[in-house]
Amino acid sequence: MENIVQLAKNTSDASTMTGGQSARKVSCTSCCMRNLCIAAGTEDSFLPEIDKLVVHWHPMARGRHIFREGDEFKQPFVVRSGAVKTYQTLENGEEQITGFMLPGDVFGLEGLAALQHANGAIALETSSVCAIPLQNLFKINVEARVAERQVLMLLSESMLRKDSHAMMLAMNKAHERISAFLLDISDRLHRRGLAAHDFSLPMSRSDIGRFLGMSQETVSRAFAKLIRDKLIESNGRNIKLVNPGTLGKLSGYKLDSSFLKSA
Amino acid sequence: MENIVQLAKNTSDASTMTGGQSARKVSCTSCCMRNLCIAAGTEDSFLPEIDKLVVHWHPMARGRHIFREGDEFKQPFVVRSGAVKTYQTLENGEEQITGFMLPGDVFGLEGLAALQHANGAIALETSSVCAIPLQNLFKINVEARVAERQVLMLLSESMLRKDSHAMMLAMNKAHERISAFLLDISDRLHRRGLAAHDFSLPMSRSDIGRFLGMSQETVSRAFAKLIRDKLIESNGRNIKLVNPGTLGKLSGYKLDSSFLKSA
DNA sequence: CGTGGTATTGACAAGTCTCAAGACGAGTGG
DNA sequence: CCACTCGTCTTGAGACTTGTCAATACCACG
Repeated sequence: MENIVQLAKNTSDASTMTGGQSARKVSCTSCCMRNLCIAAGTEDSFLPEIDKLVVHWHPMARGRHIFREGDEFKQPFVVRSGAVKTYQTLENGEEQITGFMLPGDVFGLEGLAALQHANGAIALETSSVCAIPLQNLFKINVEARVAERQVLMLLSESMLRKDSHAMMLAMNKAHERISAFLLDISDRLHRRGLAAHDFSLPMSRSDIGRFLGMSQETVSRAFAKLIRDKLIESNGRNIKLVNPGTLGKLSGYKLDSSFLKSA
Repeated sequence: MENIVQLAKNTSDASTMTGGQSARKVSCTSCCMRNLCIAAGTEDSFLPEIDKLVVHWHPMARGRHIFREGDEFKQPFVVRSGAVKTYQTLENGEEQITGFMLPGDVFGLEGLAALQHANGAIALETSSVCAIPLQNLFKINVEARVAERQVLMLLSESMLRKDSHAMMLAMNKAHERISAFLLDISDRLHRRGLAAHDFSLPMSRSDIGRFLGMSQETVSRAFAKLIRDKLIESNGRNIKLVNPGTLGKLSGYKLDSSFLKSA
């Protein structure tokens, strides 16, 4: 139980956060992510209350850290716009990417148990994130408990995502992993109402490689193969899924999306 | 919000569960896992209350399902004794193992978001598990909120474990993955006060292969190599870590254990 | 028009998968 | 007690895939 007590103490000053970003008020009411974020499920009339719980940060430039490995855990975050990668540094200095966060995705909650971030998080492009000081959720009554449960929901979804990641990693052929990866991105964009078959990847080939456990050259060759087989079209980071069906059969895996239809 | 409402409804009859197991009362007070489970952090005097929240199942035989993929989510579980594997079936019928659960580990929470289990769970050996009906945690006051937060903690730990799994999967050499795998098992046993350098694996080589994304033959060869290099001794599933230090350097990855010292 | 980061492509070495054959061990029934 | 069986584990050999090193192409930016 000390963990929780400590948590409340540590997060008592949400305005002085990692990196010293200052907070800026942007209304949840007008946020296009309001149905996917912590506010999901609450009535619109209550959104202003949620607004008080969430701290909207200034947009951050590509490459900026939101938090680093080992940083004290203060709160989780949600991506409002842009994209974020989370990673862990291996003892040999290599960077293993543990996740890519798109708008609506929550990250950083893995630090809750130890009150310390196991991952670092970096903006892949100019991004806006919202901080969710948990002590606010835990302190306030009634409706806040709704939000508290929403945290559970988000954690649960995160776990699905991580399972999905493991499934990709376990595939033995590079073009299968890439297929699954692209379909996963596509699903997530689709669920957020964005173009699902024609999009731009926010991360480098090297990032993808470190995410999928292979070299960037192999990533490149896998893309080349998918293009050759007319399953996708690609111009650098611009991707067009020409034949998602075959792509799905190729990856052979049912990604977690099937379990999140209603989300 | 509907999710939560529905959740409470669905879990209202904890005694009629998947597979029709009947519940049996075993006191949390005397459970050796009481400091690692849902009850962690609560004062001993309160354990009887926790007891009311948790449903202890009859021991289940090796191979029995605790729940299946697609099953309605009713509650998460904790392993009290034995071992459990979670898996997802791929579209080609193969079984990708997503986790091995040792005593004290929580599983099944990934089903919370969609109210449906994305994984199936099978006992690897004769095992006892406890069910944690969430509506109990969510309904009761005061101390139950402590337990509710403990669920968050456990989820957070689960996420660390999944990250750790991804790290293993991303390693490119078989003997590195196996090293990391053995160290992970070792750490988890250690944290539960069990022998950490001399233990018996509850799962088959084939299970390990499906967990680490490689064929069972390669698993076998990797074990052979570790034995040849005198890093471990092994007689089938009995494992002895002879040189954990070098094993750690070999895997090259800091596993999540470093973030859970206090757990 | 450079420049630095990123992406592609080639060639060879190294590691894994697959198919296949045995070895081992626990349990069964004669 | 032994032979048998089934599942598991090990080991071998060849085909295939990927990692690595290296060269080159591309692109956005100043």
